[in-house]
Amino acid sequence: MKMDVWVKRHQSYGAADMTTLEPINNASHGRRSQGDRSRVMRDRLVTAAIVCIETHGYAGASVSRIVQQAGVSRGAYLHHFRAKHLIFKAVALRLVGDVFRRLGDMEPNQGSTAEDLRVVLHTIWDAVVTGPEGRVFAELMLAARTDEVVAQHLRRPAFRALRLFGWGAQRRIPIAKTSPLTSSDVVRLAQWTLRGMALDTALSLDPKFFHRQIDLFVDMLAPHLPSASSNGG
Amino acid sequence: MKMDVWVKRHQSYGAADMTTLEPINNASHGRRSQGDRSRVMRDRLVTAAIVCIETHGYAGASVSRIVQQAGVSRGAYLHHFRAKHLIFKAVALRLVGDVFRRLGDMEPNQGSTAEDLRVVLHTIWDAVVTGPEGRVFAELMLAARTDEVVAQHLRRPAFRALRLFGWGAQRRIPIAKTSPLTSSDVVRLAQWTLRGMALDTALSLDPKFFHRQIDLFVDMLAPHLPSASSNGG
DNA sequence: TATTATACAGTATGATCATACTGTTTTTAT
DNA sequence: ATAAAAACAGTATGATCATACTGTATAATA
Repeated sequence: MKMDVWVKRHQSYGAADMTTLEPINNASHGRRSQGDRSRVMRDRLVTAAIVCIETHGYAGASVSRIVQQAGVSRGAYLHHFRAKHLIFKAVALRLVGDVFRRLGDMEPNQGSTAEDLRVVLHTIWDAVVTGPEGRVFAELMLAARTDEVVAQHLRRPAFRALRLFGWGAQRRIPIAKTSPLTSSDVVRLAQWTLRGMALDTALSLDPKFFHRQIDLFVDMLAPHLPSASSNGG
Repeated sequence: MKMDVWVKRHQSYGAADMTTLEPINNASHGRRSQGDRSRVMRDRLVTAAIVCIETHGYAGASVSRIVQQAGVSRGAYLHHFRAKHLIFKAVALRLVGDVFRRLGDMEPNQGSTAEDLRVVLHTIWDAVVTGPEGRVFAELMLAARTDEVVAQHLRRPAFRALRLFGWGAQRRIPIAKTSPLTSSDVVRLAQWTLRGMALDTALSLDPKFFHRQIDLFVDMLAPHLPSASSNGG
């Protein structure tokens, strides 16, 4: 009797409550360990939170919306995240991991020229900055300015990101010896420029406009790159 | 009898309810026109909204907080702003006006060199980007990404800002003739870089760090400036 | 001066928020 | 197989939200 009720509930996840995620299907997995159950549910909730932050903003990512997006109950949420800020911490960690995984995938050509850098920046713009990771990351960074708890959770991942970007840059982006800039400086400035640009995407300008601006940034940088500079090394 | 009650209420604004703004004092003004009353009250509410956005974020700037910050009642608020988004529109217009007034005040030296540009950027960073205007503007821009109404209200002021910045730049920031960049390009990129940097201020890095980064940006730009470039005009 | 419109005060309402709480199902341990 | 623990479902609660609403004070108008 009661079992029938539960089955009906579970089926409803795939129909009414769920929007994007796959419905929970225990039968296909068979017997799952508690560790698996936990991990899957946590991932599910974090993914839903990211979707909610992206579509409704940091403050608009309410528990109600998150659990509805995830297709689970409030109880499941509260079991894994006793307080609201804890799920944002998990979101921050996931974001950093995703970004690095994605950047690691796109290994640029060695011996980069201005053209290679241009391609990399356009790709990062499309795939990271204006994508879900970048949008959600910007939401969290801005929230951190008025919410000290969020700031504390973001500090470590952000520093780690800056460091790793710097290391990656030294291998991939050679700079002319005569330039006062280092590879790390260049990626840091490029990162900030792209992030600043991203704020203006809300104005719904022509996407081509932003790509032209990226080209201009590379033009600005060109004298500091080895092959394009007349006085470079 | 009733008059006494009102006097007590008005006095209380200066003591309990008010935090930053001056208390309302009808006696000193004598008889005020309705236009004046309206304008003063609107300014008062907009200023309070800006303070609330700066300290609590866009979503945290609730009507309760705004009217408490302004030291007025909810009725006054609702009389002037029938819906929440209308006060944000007023805030956006005020911000743009304030920024241009402030930028107009600091007229840089003519015949700008890299050093002059450096000074200008440091000043803009301190006075605008990391100041209340910049912080609140960033909040609104990010809110616009998930709130179409805010985006509509922000579009005109933002475009106007971009245009005016471009015009001001052409007069003030000469670019080497050999450079593919224009003065407008440079200020646009500089603006984005500073705004991107501003997001990282939530990490509470050393303020000197950001100023060093501004110097690096100017270094990056140096080959495109007339006096600092060996091949400049 | 009397009337009317506007400005403002203060409370009420329904929705939504984060979270607490109880009960059921599923896994683990014995 | 059975007891204990963990995962999860669903509802309840008190706070806060935007806004509606009624009443009073002040300015404009006659």
